Parts: sequence; structure tokens; C-alpha cells
Amino acid sequence: MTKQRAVILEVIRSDMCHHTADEIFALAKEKLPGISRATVYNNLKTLEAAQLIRRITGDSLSDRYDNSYIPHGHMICEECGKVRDFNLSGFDKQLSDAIGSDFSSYELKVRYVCEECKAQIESAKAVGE
Amino acid sequence: MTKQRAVILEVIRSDMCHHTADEIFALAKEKLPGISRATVYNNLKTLEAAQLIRRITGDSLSDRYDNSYIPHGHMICEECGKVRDFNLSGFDKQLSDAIGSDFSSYELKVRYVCEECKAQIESAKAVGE
DNA sequence: AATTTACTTAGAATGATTCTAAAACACATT
DNA sequence: AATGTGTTTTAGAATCATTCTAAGTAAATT
Repeated sequence: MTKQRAVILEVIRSDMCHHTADEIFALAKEKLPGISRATVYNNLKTLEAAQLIRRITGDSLSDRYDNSYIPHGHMICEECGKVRDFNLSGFDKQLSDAIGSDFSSYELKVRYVCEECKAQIESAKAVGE
Repeated sequence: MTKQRAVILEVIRSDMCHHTADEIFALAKEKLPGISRATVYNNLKTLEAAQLIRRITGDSLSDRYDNSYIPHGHMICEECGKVRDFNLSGFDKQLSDAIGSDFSSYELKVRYVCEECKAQIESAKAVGE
């Protein structure tokens, strides 16, 4: 375990956000100023292969990384872009029944408007746009 | 409705595959040799905004396009990359209950190995790798 | 301590997508 | 049929995330 890898893993685990590679690079750089972008990408791959993190694709242009490898749902606010986690109980069985086969992983993303943004929109309306 | 747009829509609707922009470009070119890549991208955007097609992201490097705008599951074979559709009955309600809110759309992708590929792997094993 | 192996680095390369500016088109109005 | 106006198309350049490359460095193993 190199110090670069340790720092990258620490960055990913340090909060509940789902950071992009570039954000992880910037945060790692604060602790290891000499770190290279390629190292971040290499380690993100290695860490996912080791099932310590999970890559989530398609929210924005860049992929994001989840500090849990276990599949679960992501709810993405269309207004502020924040990504939150959620779970569906018994979903694994439901899925394998539906597709008629075992599966190795899934990705579930829901686009919605979060409570904060809903409230903001409401109060903006009340004032008259 | 320009002829370019009509051809692009026709290509997307002509089969059940989930084509990439590049594949759509190649297929459209067979019918309209002068068509430009930018036109394909422009129209894919316009058609999605008009809710005639849906972009699906994250299966491979390039996005793919679905000829239905209505959300449903996609099962992606890890061996051959083919994308198939599937449905979960009552899933909309289940989702809104789980996230505690209405939502505007979802994306559900399951990674698995399809029957054809499973069979191939089995027969390869039988011969001894 | 020497050797082997894996990791890191900077920058170049790739590949999907978006942007740009000019030319062509659609189509409603004369 | 000619005109004007806004939209669409085109080719190629630009962008941006990610991957690759080759050389140097650190870690692990003997």
C-alpha cells in the first residue's frame, strides 16, 4: 500500500460525497502536492478491482466514485446535482427474478428534486418569481 | 422535420438495438452520404428534448440511445456488451416510496452474462479452455 | 544489500462530444 | 416565383475526461 493509494482511499472515505476523479485529484493534492493525475486514475481502477470503492457513471460528464462497493440506489437532484444514497429492501431477489439470471452488479439512478430545492422553488414563487 | 432528422429517427426506431452515436452516424450515412457527425449529435439532443428517444449513459465509453423515452431496465452482458430491455412491475411506486418523493425519471442497469455467452463459456470449458 | 516487481510521474495520445462560423435550407409571406 | 427570417447542416477545430507510454522510484522479496 503506497502513500498515494492510502491518501486517495482516505479522500474517498472522508465524506459521503460522490466525488469525481478530478475532485479526488485536487483533494489528494492538498496532502501530497506531487501526486499525479494518472496515479489517481490508476488507483481508482485498482481500488474498484479490489472492491473497496465503486465507480458510478453517467450523472455528469465525469464518473464519480462511491465509498461503498455494495450496489445501492442513487438519487440525483436535478436542481443542485447532489447525489444521495438509498436502499430498496429485497431488491436483489426482485432483480434476478425479473432478468431470469444471476447478476454481478446493478446501477440505479433516480432523477428528482430534493427537499431543499423544492423549498427554495416554493419560496421563490411566493415572492413572485 | 428535415430529412436528416427523419433518417436519424428512423435508424433509431428500425431495430431494438441501443446504438451509439457513432453507429447511428454510420447507419444514417448509408442513406444520406453527406450527413455530418455534428448533425447526428444535434438531433439526438433535439429528439431527447422532444421525448422521442432516451439517452442511456455509462455502459461503455459512448452513450447509447433508446427508441423509447419511457424508463425501463437495461440488462447489459459483460461478455458481449449487448443491451436488452426488461421491466419491473410496480417499480414506479416502489421507487417513489423508497425515496420519499416523486421523481422525473430513473435509470436502471444490471450487469450480467447472457445465455448465449454463458453457453459459449461452458462449451469452451468442456474442450479444456 | 541486491534484485525483482509494482507504482508513480509528466506529458502525449485517444476518443467521445461540443463548439464555431459559414453555407444551405425550410417555409411563410409577398 | 422571389424574398426574408429563423433554423439546420456542414466540416473541422476545440474541449475534456480518461488512457497510454516510457522512464524513474519505491516497495517487497530474496
